[in-house]
Amino acid sequence: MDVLDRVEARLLVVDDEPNIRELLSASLRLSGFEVMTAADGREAVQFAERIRPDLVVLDVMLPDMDGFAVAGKLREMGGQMPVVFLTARDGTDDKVTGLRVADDYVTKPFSLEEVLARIRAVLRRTRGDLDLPVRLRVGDLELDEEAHQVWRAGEMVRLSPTEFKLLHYFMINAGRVLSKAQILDHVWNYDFGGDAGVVESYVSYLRRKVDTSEPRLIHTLRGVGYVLRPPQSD
Amino acid sequence: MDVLDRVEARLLVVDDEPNIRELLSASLRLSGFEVMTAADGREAVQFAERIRPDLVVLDVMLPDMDGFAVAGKLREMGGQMPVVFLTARDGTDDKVTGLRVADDYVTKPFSLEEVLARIRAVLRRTRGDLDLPVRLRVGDLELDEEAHQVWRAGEMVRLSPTEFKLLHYFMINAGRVLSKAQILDHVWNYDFGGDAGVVESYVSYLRRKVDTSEPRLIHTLRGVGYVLRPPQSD
DNA sequence: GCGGCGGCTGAACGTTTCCTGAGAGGAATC
DNA sequence: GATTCCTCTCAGGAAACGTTCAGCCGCCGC
Repeated sequence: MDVLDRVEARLLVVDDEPNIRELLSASLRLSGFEVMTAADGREAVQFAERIRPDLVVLDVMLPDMDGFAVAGKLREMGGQMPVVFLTARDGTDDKVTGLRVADDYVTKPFSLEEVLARIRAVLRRTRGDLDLPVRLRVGDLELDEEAHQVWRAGEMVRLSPTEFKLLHYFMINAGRVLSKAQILDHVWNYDFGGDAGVVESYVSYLRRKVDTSEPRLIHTLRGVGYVLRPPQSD
Repeated sequence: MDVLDRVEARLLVVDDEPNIRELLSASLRLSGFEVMTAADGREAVQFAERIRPDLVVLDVMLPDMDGFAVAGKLREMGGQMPVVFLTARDGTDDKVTGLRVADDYVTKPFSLEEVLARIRAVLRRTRGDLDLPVRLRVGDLELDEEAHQVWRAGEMVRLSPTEFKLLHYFMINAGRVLSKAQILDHVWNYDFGGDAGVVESYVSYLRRKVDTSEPRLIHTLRGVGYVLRPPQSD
């Protein structure tokens, strides 16, 4: 059902690296968005003019013009068209520093969940239904996206960033089996080279922090993956 | 009925290994798809341009270009053309990292049912009827694909991965007689060397777990195979 | 009834898969 | 610059799983 909210949005992804462009467009499409892509600023402006996307995912470093110039042109076209910027992690670029405060951005290398979260947040905001506190619940587990906080049975739990992202991914997909590869692809950065062993470690950490009491919520399905399952009639 | 939906889809299978290409195209054809094949990226793009398939099954490692490049070209052609990737199990390949995006890939060596399941899922999604919970029912037997769960007479049953795949294959083909060879070909990976004895073992396990009560659903047809038959006029 | 074939299932084996503790390296914080 | 936190790797042990095999049973033809 929270899947349905996102089905209708139309996105424009702008990046000159084909790999990133494909990575993003493929997975955004799988998440239910309608996606178009552009490889440089000129193309981006052209496309935006024609298709009027609901949101633009925009790399800051483009071959012909920088992200701000593109964003400016988009703004001139009227009809608010929010932008989520993609920037390099090393913040040494002067032009970029200003952006960090003002707008929405995700640093490269990103994880898919980061990008998805940002996009959803911006869409929610611009569509006006901003007051819904984004609070996920599964059993007596609660997670507040904005506050970055987690409770189990009313008691607050401290999680590291990765633990939080992992739990968030689990909760968004509650009841669905997630393979370790799938988790790796969504929660970890796209340039992560290691194997699925990390996932095991982090699931172990998570269990220790949020799943110590009965009924257990995180279940292992050998040879398949993990599920976060609400306590149920079995 | 969900069989009929698929009859019309047109697929393009791209792999440089002739064995895999033939294996896939033959069995996809038997499952009701219209199938064309290509051996490398160039050919794939050419064909795709002409025949406009509904979906492309694409090996990541091709002699001339990698999966991303091909997917990119396909996208440029417009008209969304979803891709299911085939990748080697050991994900240590640098070029490929990040490509195994979000659910739309199958690792080699695969079983035919895995590939079919993925194809059906992607087609279902791109055709828009995405939220139908994929729940199969035969008599009082229920199977939930996403949750990887099975119930008999409302009671949950724990199955191992192979048991689950086997039952799934039975349920998809409910009422149809399946030979042991056929089961072996669909449920086990294509590189499995053993004989049909395993199937007997696993049918035995299955019966013990999900078919202990009357009326029995799994029937043996001596010298022919097995059927999963809904209770009724026998 | 008898022998043979096909199928069923329990036991046993080796393998895979998973969990967790320990620790090295890095990043952030003060 | 030192401390703390975080991330990731690795390796041991335990459990689940897949596969084979052999003995048994029942169906079938003779």
